[in-house]
Amino acid sequence: MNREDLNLSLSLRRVGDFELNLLPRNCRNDSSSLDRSETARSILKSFDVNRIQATSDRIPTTTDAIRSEISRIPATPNMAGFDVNRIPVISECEEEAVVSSPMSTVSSLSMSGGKRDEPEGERASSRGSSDEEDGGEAARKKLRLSKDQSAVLEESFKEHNTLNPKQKLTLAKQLNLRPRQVEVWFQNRRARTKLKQTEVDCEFLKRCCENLTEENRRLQKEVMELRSLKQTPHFYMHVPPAALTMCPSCERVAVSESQFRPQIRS
DNA sequence: TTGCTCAGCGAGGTTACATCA
DNA sequence: GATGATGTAACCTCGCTGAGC
Repeated sequence: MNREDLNLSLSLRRVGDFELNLLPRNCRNDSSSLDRSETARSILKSFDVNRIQATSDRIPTTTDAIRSEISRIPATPNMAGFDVNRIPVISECEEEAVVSSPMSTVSSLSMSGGKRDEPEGERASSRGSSDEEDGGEAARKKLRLSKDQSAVLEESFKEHNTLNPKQKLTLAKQLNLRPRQVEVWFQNRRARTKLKQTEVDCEFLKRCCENLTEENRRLQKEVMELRSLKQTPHFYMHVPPAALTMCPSCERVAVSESQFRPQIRS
């Protein structure tokens, strides 16, 4: 891959003070209206995050983790048996009006390692009473989706990363979740994907920058070598005649680099 | 055709909670 | 058991878009 592949232009101004311009050429003078990070992403969107190994320990390889989980999950033809939310399936017109929190019935089944072996009823009742003690205020409760639910959502996300209302409802019914929960999961999943892609892009640009810096250093060194050679007397005596050309405008003798490079570098 | 309002949606950021080391 | 780090469900805000008028 080279700079042309990326449609990037590079400005190298002078030794020790080079300017790296990674904007596409067609928007070089429009930095005010263009989010540079967005531009970089658009340049690099062809790099599939799923094809690249995770570059940061901070970013979890969620997909891989879930895939491994899927492989461990026994086949469950009927996914409606999830008990994490144990909400009765709500009709489309009613679902948004429901006030009760799904967290009032947190399942112990989905908790990892069997640590959460507290009877489900107790957990539910204790949470319920605590809510009531809060004066019935709908404190934000959070639940963990079961592995099965996550796996199904993940599979669905692979097919289409956005949902139309019908797909949302279907998925919600299948997983025994509220449509809102499915919607939120997809929103968060898109955000995670984007974050991961940004990390990959950032890493790639960093490597590009390093490579170009190195190239710049090498070219500057070459320029210095050429200048020093030019200043030495009888310079052209070392140059094969075939490598010498006369500039028609200034009538100076120039060295064809392609033919003379081996001698200069050695 | 133009302008306005409104609903729906996605993105980005934040908060709150669960889990783990 | 306390604590900090991490992951993520849920929420909030903003901007965009299309429909209806």
